[in-house]
Amino acid sequence: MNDGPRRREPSDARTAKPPMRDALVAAAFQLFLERGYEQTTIDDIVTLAGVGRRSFFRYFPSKEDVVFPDHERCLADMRAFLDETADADDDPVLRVCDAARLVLRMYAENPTFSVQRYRLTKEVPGLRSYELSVVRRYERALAEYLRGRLAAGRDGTLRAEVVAAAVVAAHNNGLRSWLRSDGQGDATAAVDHALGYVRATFGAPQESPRGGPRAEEYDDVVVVVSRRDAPLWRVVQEIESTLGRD
Amino acid sequence: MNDGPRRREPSDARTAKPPMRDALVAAAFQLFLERGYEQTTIDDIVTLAGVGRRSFFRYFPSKEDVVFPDHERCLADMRAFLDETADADDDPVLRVCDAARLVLRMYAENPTFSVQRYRLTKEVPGLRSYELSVVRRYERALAEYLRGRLAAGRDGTLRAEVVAAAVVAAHNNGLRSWLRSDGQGDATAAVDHALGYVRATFGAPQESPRGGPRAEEYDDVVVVVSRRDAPLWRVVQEIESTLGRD
DNA sequence: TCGCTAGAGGGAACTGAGTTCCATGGTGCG
DNA sequence: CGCACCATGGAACTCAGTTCCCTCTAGCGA
Repeated sequence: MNDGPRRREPSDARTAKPPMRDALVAAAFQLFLERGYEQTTIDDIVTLAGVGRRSFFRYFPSKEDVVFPDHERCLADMRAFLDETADADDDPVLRVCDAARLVLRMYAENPTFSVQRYRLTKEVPGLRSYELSVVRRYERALAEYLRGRLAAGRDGTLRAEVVAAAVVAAHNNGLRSWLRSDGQGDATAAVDHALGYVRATFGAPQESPRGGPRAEEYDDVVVVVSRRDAPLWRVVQEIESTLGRD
Repeated sequence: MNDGPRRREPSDARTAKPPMRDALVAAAFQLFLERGYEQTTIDDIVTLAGVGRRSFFRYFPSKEDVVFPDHERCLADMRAFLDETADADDDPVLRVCDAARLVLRMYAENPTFSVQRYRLTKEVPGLRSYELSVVRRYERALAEYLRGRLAAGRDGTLRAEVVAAAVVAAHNNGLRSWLRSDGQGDATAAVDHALGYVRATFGAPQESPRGGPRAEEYDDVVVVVSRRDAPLWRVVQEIESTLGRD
């Protein structure tokens, strides 16, 4: 948590730029790619980077961390994004979907790096496990935001956690399909589509009425025709198309 | 440590019963509880259990594994449960909800053990991370089953992963609320309620028509009255109550 | 009874991640 | 010039996990 108040530049404090850190990441990935993650020791990395072993652990708390060098910053960005709109009046589900897109953007900024890392984590169990804990922190950030917005209703916490899990699952589904294509396709399209499914399932309307909707007020009438035994999701699809929602 | 792991009939060939394994689990938890997980070394455990250090790793591939001694079996049970009904004709969402209940049952079989483990994992980051990878394996088992049942429709894989994530999130929500109550309340009730929410959101009808529903057949008509700008989940609630579904 | 084998358990020794402690060397400041 | 302050370097340590090899015992055939 404590990043240390060693920043002197009045510019962006979070974008502190230690060249040593980047050198370590570069050296680590070079070795990981040419001989594998588990076959590479910390000593190998620091030797190639030309720095002391102690310095590695000064910048990365563990060997796994060097594989995900920018997630800490991205998580902070996500929290900031959610905080700055915590009192907004729009759909919280849409909000967390947009927050998830921040992660996608980070991946899309460095396609080749992201694809290399994807292949690495796919092969190494230890990295898969570490990635899970990273993803979990994003999910918790989303769930906490949603809890604050949904706590009023019944099952607020439950709904917050389920929606957060669904958003993360959908985002990762789109992200992985893009990573599998070696970063060739359109990352945004895949994730937008996946998040659209979640938003259609859980989301609130685009235009948000003050005070939220009340069951006893009927400004409009929607008629849905359906088989009584149709799956609920199919009914929801019909409603969506009737309402003209995405 | 009267709180030994589950009893199984010796007739079950798969569940052969190594007494040494149980002794290691008992010794480990005794030390974990009295001095903490990280303050306990493997040597401490094997010394207390009166066995050789090498034997620990014969039964548990890592120190974390001794904290979750029965998940491997439970995961196998879940896969078997899903496999044996892979060709069933009922709602796949209901099916994975029932599969998730297998995990709850395992926790409920040893309440004190489960609560102790919950407190332990809550405190130790390494155990939290390990638990994530365990949970992930359940989620993948559910998602693969769903993929096989939903792959026909559009976005089959996406829907499978989102539903699996939602089921896991809901299950864990109910499970945790029970664990926080020191295993005093009704575990089944909390999880049933949480899974009910998921089933209401994603589930298909109870009675399954041969060949599945077709959009062009209208055996029945349902009229839903709602604000046009009501949240979709609220509309779904109305539909459910109209249809008399749980 | 002997000898052989196989498999469970025991244990020394090794690798490597992560930590602790301290030395060093440069930089700003009085 | 000397002092304080850091960032870095590096030795030495702990402990998880692995490798290699040993012992002991059960079983079995001759």
